[in-house]
Amino acid sequence: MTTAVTLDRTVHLLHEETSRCATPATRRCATCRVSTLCLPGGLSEDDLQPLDSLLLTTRRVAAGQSIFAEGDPFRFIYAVRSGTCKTAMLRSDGREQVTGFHMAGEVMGLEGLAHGTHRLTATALEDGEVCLIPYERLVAATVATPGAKDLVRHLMGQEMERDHSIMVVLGLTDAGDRLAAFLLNLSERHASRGYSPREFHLRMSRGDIASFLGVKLETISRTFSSFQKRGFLEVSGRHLRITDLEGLKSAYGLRLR
Amino acid sequence: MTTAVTLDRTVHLLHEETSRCATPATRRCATCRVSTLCLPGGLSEDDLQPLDSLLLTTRRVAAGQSIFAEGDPFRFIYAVRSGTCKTAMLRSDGREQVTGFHMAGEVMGLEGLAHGTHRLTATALEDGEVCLIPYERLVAATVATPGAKDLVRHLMGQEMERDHSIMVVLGLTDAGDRLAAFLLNLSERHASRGYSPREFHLRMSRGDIASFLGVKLETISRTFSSFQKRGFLEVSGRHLRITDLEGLKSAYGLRLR
DNA sequence: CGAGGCATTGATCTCAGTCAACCAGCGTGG
DNA sequence: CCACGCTGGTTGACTGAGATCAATGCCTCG
Repeated sequence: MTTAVTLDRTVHLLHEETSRCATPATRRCATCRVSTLCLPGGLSEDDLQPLDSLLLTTRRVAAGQSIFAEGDPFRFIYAVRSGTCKTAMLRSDGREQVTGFHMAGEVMGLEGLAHGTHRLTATALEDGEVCLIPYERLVAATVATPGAKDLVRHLMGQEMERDHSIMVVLGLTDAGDRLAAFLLNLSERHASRGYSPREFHLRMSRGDIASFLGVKLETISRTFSSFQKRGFLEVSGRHLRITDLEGLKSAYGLRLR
Repeated sequence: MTTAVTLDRTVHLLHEETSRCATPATRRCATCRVSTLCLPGGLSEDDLQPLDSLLLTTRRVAAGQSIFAEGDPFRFIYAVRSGTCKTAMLRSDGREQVTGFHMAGEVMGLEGLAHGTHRLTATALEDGEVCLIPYERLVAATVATPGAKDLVRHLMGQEMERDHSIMVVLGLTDAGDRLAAFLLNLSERHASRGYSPREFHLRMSRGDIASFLGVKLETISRTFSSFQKRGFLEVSGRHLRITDLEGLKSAYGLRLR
């Protein structure tokens, strides 16, 4: 049932992409609130100009809508402008494996690079806006401008670094450790966006977190309760308040087993 | 004790790198046995020529030797020419987290891209040879030649795709599923190199596998025994023979929970 | 108002982590 | 040359964590 709906939306979206002229929301990076997150540091106004020639378009996405899907041709990379997204892969057993959560200023879709088609499906977790960066045009721009070259390098480097730090989390054998590491990571990312590192909304379901961390849904729920009982945090549905950040850190980080 | 030795070797290696002229083993990709694995398909002889201008050097590495280490400046990417390597990251609790195993024709070191320093340590698991590709010179070559551009794209794309498929494995909650997926992946990689997909040597220790898969060493050992008891494979130390590839696949893949 | 999705919680059982013993292979040094 | 210790691997016994199955509550949406 849900998959049918998602599929439907995807088809709709693909159509929307081809007739993209209907939404002529061409934007300039210079005016973007989260450009400091997308772009490498130290870019001057001059460096930004060639990027504007890429004619970046933005697209509004509703919660649940897919942004690109497994198998779609790789044409764009997608920067989250506002909102939160998840990326997932269909496992051979038919269930979906969540591979990441993406906040404003983070980029998705680079995994399509090698095969020319996307290997992941990206879905919006809340209403938001994504920025479509035409990959070929971006690469073409690198020839002329060092700024664009830095951008490509920055984006790919970040992606690979992110992937490896995820592997470190998934290398932990304890569910509590994994959830703590996950929450601390979310906390940091909120902080670097100017939001409170101690209080925020979880945009993803327990099931999504469970899939991402390689444990079962119920375990996530129980571990939240356990953290709450131990006084590390207060959780009510998807609202989270970390009351003892240090405690949470030491519960995970300082474990010297 | 062992770390001291490793450290010693690293220092030695760094010194070797600076006075690299001592090993003037400049190589051409065209003569490389595994070039079809490193390089994107459809490259002509003409495409290879500019790559040769990169003056690729090779370095012999002994088992246990480190190739690059966390914190080293990012200057090269490293293609495995022969042998097998592992990459690992130091976790905050002091233990090492293995992030990957790399066979001939696979590339390591791209994670250093964003920060300009390597975030992982690469270690040879057996005697072998790695190919040093000077990154800046490679990028410079992309301006002139489309072949080099394809190469960069190919290498990065592969890396990101690999990372995501690892995440899918780590998303499995069952230790048996994870090990089966891991072995099947090794099997495929052997097959694509012309070796038997059913019989090969594991180059890494049980501890390395455990770290990589996010389970404990003893669990790996037990799961091997269990697989053997169930007739999927025969294992003796690091020698592995898969006697029932289909059984192993279905034990992992066709699980329709 | 009812249905369905999401989350929590309980009971139970299995699996994997823990601690420890043991073995095989190997290099070292007496 | 053999004894020794070290490393890496296997196995056993036990325990605790997490998966499984199931019931219930909450909230939203139609």
